[in-house]
Amino acid sequence: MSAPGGLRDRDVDALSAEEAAAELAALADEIAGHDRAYYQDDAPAIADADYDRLRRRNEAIEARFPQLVRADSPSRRIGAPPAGGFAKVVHSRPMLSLNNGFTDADLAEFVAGVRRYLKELADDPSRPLAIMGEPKIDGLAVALRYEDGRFVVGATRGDGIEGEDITANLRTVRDVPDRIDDTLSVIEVRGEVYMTRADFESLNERQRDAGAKVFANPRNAAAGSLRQLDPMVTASRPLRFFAYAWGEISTPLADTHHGALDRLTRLGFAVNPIARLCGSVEEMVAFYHELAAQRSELPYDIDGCVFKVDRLDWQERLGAVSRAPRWAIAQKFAAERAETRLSAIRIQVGRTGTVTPVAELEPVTVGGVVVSRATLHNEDEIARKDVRVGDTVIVQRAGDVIPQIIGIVAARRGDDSEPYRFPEHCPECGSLAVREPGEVARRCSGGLICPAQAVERLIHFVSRGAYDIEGFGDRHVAAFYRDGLVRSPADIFRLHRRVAEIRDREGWGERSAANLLAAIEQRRRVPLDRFIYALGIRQVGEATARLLARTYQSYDGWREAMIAAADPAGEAYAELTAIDQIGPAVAADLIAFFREPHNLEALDALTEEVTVEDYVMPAARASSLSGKTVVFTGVLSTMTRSEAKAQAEALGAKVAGSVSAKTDYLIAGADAGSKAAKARALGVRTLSEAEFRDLIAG
DNA sequence: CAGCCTCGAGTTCT
DNA sequence: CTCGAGGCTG
Repeated sequence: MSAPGGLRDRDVDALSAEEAAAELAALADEIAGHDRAYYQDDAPAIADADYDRLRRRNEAIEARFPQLVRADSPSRRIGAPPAGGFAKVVHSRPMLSLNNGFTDADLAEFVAGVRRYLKELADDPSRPLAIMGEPKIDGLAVALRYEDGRFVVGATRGDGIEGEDITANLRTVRDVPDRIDDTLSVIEVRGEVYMTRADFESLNERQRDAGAKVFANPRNAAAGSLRQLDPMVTASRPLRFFAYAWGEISTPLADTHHGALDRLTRLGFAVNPIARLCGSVEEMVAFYHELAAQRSELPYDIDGCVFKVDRLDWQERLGAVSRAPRWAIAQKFAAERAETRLSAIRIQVGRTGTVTPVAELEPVTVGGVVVSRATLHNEDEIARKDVRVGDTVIVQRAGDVIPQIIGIVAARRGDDSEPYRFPEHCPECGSLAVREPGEVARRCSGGLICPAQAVERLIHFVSRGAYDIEGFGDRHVAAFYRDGLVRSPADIFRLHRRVAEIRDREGWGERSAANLLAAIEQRRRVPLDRFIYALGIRQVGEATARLLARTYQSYDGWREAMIAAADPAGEAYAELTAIDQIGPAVAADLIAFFREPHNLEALDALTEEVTVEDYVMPAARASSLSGKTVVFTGVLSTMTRSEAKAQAEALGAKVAGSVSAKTDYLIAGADAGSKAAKARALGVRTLSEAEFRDLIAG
């Protein structure tokens, strides 16, 4: 990609229009090539400074010949390609996570819960409930989509909703068949990519010999290998795959989970042979302990076992609570522990002012990862465990991820040790850190004057669920705040007027500045729910923001309503607290936010710069129940109350507790009492259990 | 009023 | 991932 000779160095003022046009064409081509190398291949072909020079040359010529600016000019191109280099894939059905259990009692509770939920089991304790137990492989969950027998897309789990497209890499995994011999038009097979311990050892040996980085554990090695941008590298890594679940599917695989696994085996997938059907809690406990004992002899790492209700129709009825199915549990092995010295306690200030103590630890390896910090949660937690600076503490990684301090080694405490005194002032702004009665957290009362809170609020504003400005991470936000470039959300959208200041910053250049500004431009329009969430109002997270957006539809409508709600006797307040999930406490925080003049100013400044899109209802599955309010009463015979409620909600109904004029249907089981009478009085339509079942089936 | 469940806010390391 | 708080249900 060399420059057309001679032209490149000529003074811009000396160029003829023809020469300028030719050079602009060449520059567009060349810069696009470098962008490709940089973003898609992750292998920049030239130095940043040289790249910047090309872009500046392009701009200089365009400035002199504005009529020659090309449609494909680099100066016009906005929007950076996906950061890591992988495209995103939306899972056809969400990839759920699992609830965890640790003790035998947790297993018993899981089984009891399933029995309570399924009416026929609740009624008949002697009725068998088959549960499938399988080892929980310590690897990476992926989804493989096959269409007409051909492997078409493979993705990581990601956040469960959206993952990364790693199809090319997955094709190199030997246990992932390229074709399956079956009539299924669509099947998405889910399972775990892992590496055996032996393969991991020899890979590390090779890496060491090659002077490349060695991996901490097989899991990390598998993860690192799958995230390679070059599939050839992945191909050289000894990855394996076990299938254990499925997503979208055109025809059911079987009636039971174990039947489905057999079917997957026949389709050509590797299915873990160590699986067992258990008929009682005792058998489950036995299986779990056998696996634990066998653990070190298995060729691969496992971190527990997974138990699943075997009957698929029951699985479906059990459904999921938030992000975990009710029909499965991950029974984890006890986490590895380590001892280390607590060298200091650092106090952090959160976006809402919460001051959180964090333990600084002498680095120690726990479960293959070096840990140097752990949260101490709050004042009470420190007191309860009597943690002191200088203590030897026991650390484990909760769920094998977040380090936590289990306790102290009392015997190793020095005589001069003193109980920890929790600071009563914000370490950042010096304001009093107050603890409301009944609350555990201490909060910095500095509010708007506390710089730590301001930075955290900005970090929240640009974070993923909020404005989601790519390439504007915590460090940059803090630095921009410190240097006065960004003090409020509105400032972010005024940054384009300060390109020069950004470009000249340490570590920044033409390209990074342009990328940031492009990422910001992309977010000049956001939907109302994201906007509300981004403001960081206390107790208003993603779910509550969506609720508010759905209720008030437009930014202006919401703003007006929140100001009007300040009158607790008024209609606006009643409307706000009538929203399901919004009570007096959440309402109070919303009102307080809008009562603060500074917040209103900041809001107005921000909406000068950005457009807030009205909330658009997601297309709900059309059903006779969508948008209806239903009430249950009496005892249902074929399902439990919670199951019926979940089903109704899945079809878009709102389930209320008592009958009112707003109720559309009362579903009456046996022995219906006062609610049925009230429904008759109000003329609310009453459905029998059978009628309700027809409704949900149709 | 107690006991669930959901949500929010805080956190670690690669 | 975990804990605490708020809100709803019975």
